Amino acid sequence: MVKTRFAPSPTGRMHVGNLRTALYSYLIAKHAGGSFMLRIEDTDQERFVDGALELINRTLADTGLTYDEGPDKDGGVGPYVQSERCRQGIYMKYAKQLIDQGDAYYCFCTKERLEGLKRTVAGKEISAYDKHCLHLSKEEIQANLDAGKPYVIRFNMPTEGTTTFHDEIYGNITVNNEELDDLILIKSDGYPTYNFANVVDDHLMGITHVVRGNEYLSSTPKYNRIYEAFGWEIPTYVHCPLITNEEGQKLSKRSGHSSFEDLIDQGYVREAVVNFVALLGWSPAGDREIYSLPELVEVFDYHHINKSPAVFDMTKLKWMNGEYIKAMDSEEYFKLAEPYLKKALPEHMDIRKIGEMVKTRIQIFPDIAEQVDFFSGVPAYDVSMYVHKKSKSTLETSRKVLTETIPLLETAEDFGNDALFGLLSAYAKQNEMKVNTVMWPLRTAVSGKQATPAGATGIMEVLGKDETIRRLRAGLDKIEHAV
RNA sequence: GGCUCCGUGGUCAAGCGGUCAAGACAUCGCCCUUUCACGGCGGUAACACGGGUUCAAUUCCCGUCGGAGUCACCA
Repeated sequence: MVKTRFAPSPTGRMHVGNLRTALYSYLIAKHAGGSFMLRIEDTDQERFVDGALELINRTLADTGLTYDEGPDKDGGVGPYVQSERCRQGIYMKYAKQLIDQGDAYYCFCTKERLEGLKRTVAGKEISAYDKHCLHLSKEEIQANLDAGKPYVIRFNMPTEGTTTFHDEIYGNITVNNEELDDLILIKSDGYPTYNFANVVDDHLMGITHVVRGNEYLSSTPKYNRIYEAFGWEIPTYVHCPLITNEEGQKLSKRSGHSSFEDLIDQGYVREAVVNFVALLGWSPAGDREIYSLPELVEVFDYHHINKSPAVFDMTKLKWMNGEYIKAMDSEEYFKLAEPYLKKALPEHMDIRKIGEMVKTRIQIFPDIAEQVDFFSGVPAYDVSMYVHKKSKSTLETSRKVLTETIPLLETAEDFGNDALFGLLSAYAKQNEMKVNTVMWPLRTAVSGKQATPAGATGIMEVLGKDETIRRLRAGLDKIEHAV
């Protein structure tokens, strides 16, 4: 039985790297018919952000990544929040066991002493602990403890030999043990570090596949030493390739388009984001790219996860988002587009009809504003727009068309799109003009734009007779002033 | 800097010893069209470099170069 987990720390919005890790974790479990668990890693009280828990829940719900076990869904291995587990003394108990076995030790080193161990290389601060406290005698340790000196508990890493671990994506990775630092298991505030809590919890909670970002690759050998010290079975590791920004650097909270919520705020569709993120670092067998979550569950095979980092390409996300919008049924589409339409249009207009017009022309919802702005008022434009080669429009033909069609339209009974089109194409025929030549100046006068979400008559229908005539007259005026 | 990982078009990404090196986004052109878009068709564009191994390397090995990650009482 495959069991995976998503283990975020409640520090704010979920950035897309995390989202993808959660997604892969979910897909691996579900594809195998296994279970997916949520665990909250809040062992750093300083970084805790209010409301972050709710945010995690909402994001998971919005993306459809429903967990089988979690803080509010007991599966028998709880609690699922590390601070609660800490209060139960779980981590301290296991840390003490390691001390008893001789695999871990108390460290009383002061901040100042540790500072002294740091050095700067290539502009980066690095430090390695020197096992100073490993050599304290029993008496010294007891005296320090009795004196109430603050302490941390460190793991005693071997200094010779090598450690090899296996990753499903990257294969076998071997490091020299001298590279392994004596990492801290329990901090001086009594909380465990990620390094320790992770190992203990993954084991206690029966996690079979550890899915995480590849930034953990270099610390994985250390975790294996901890597993081994306990005699616990090492889980299957699946390290996902990094998602980077356009500069090729790891995506961080500060990248702008970084979090799922940011993307939703920017007008992206949830399903499109999930779909897009799934394809960043993994690809299905065929050429298809549009997959719903259930379809992803069906086809996902983690053995096809890529090794190399992937650039988060907003342009392609936009395209995919547009595909999702186009594929939406009218109701769903309107529900999502409505706020944007309302904001951009005068109240009396048929936002439903206008919404349908722009549906195939937008990639993200905020595009709507720019598409429909002319409905509320003709923007300033140059007369030269009445000259158009492809439609054989010149200032002269445009003038003629407007002059002659205005009276025609004024008497039109039916101002619907089809009727208008019939009327105007008949006019074109009579005058031996291309339909294009007639429509071009009309559309221009009525919209003032080179590109509109509908043809001349479609816009006229929405505008209504009065407004249409008003705009056509203004257009004609403009031409007459110019000639 | 040490260690680790990665290296196919601008981007995502197939490929897993023999291919004219897929496909998608972007870009360019054509068609369709009451403009634009949608849609359709087509074009430009890639195996980082150097050594091996092999009858044959994008594919396997080594090196070089380049990029990234990591080296916290953060996760």
